[in-house]
Amino acid sequence: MEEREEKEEKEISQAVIGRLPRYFRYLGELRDDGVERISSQELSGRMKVTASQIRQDFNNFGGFGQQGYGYNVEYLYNEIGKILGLDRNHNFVIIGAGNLGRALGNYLNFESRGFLFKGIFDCDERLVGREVRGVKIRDIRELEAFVRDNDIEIAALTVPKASAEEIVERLVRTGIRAIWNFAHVDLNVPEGVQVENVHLSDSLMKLSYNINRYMKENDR
Amino acid sequence: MEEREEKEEKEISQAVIGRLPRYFRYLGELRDDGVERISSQELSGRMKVTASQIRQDFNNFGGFGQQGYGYNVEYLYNEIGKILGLDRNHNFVIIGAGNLGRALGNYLNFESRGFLFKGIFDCDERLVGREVRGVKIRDIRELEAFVRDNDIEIAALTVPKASAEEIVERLVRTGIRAIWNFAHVDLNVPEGVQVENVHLSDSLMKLSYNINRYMKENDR
DNA sequence: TAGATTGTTAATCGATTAACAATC
DNA sequence: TAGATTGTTAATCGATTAACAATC
Repeated sequence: MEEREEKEEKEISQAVIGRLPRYFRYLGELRDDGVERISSQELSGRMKVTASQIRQDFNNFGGFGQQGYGYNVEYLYNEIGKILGLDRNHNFVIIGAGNLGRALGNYLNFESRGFLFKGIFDCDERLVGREVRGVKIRDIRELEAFVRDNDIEIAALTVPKASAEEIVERLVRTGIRAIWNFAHVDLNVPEGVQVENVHLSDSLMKLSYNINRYMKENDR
Repeated sequence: MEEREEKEEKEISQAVIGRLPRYFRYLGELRDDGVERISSQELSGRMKVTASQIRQDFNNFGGFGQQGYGYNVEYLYNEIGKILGLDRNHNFVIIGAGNLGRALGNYLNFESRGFLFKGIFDCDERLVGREVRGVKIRDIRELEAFVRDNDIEIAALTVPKASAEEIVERLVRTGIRAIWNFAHVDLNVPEGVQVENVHLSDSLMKLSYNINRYMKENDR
């Protein structure tokens, strides 16, 4: 008898998603080293996570392995790439051509993963017209038109927190799919617009907490 | 009768620590707005976390509130600052004077939180001698001496992954306390050296996953 | 005092780990 | 076939939420 349930895509937890890029990186390295197959047991040793977790994680997406054999490295690498959406290109723009914005524009690794740097914007007249890795810095007023005309999916936001909110509204209205947020504020977006925060100072604070904790537990 | 137990500092989970910087930010804003007191209920509304979690989180560190009143904003802000180690300065250096390294050096917000940019290093002769926000780029060979002589706690690592491992060994031997790792590798350090990873491409991949997921669940 | 709101215990939920039958 | 290792169910652990007595 046929299964009539709408085979409902069970929601994958963000905890699992958060681990995928790391699996992807390790598998890429294994592949580059010419390794053909690997067991959850051995991957566990290298990555310092339990073999059980590895198998659970992969099985969220269906069976990638084979009993008695393990996982084919090349195949698994490609599958995880597809899950992460790395089998197609993603156009992105950078908003804010300050130090951080320009640094991101110059970062070549993103290109190799299919994240294509298409435009960069600023409101400072002195910056407009200059180039970042061959891409002209545009006036922020051109933002909407550019995003629409160039099939931009992702906007990296490296503007001061004061202007973040306004820019985000404009991006959302223009139909951006995702915001990579480096501004130190929580963004308010409708569901359907993905946000990934990179709060550098938060991460420094965690470091500082852990330094302190260790010193208290030991030194004294 | 006196409690004889060594009042053992119960380990605080990293989940809690990870939320502290955000509390700190909201409380700072409330304070700047002249708000004197706040209840877990109201903070819950603003921050979109449960009031229960807020109270649990704060109570990991002892009672900061008062029944029937709530929390004093200024006091709580300061206490969380202390917990995060923001009541003293932390000297840091940047290793790798590429785009990202220079961008971090120019980022002023860190200074205001007590993270002081003291030095920046590179192995590229063409960069050595130039300045980043008034700080001279030094030859990487001077690293050990500088770290020792200038009471450096944190090293931000913005070098290619190939050189990361070697640099980390040198830093560890020199007695660095923490590494803020922007290189796309997992670092191997002895316990007692804190590591905080900022893997930008991982975060882009998560974004890409979520874009894909949303498109699959809806558009089609 | 009455009302408000914490601190804290108990209940629930979700994520990780262990175990093992299925199967290559 | 025997050995290896997955896929998956069950057990455990930890984190979040709910509830409420303590107390300001």
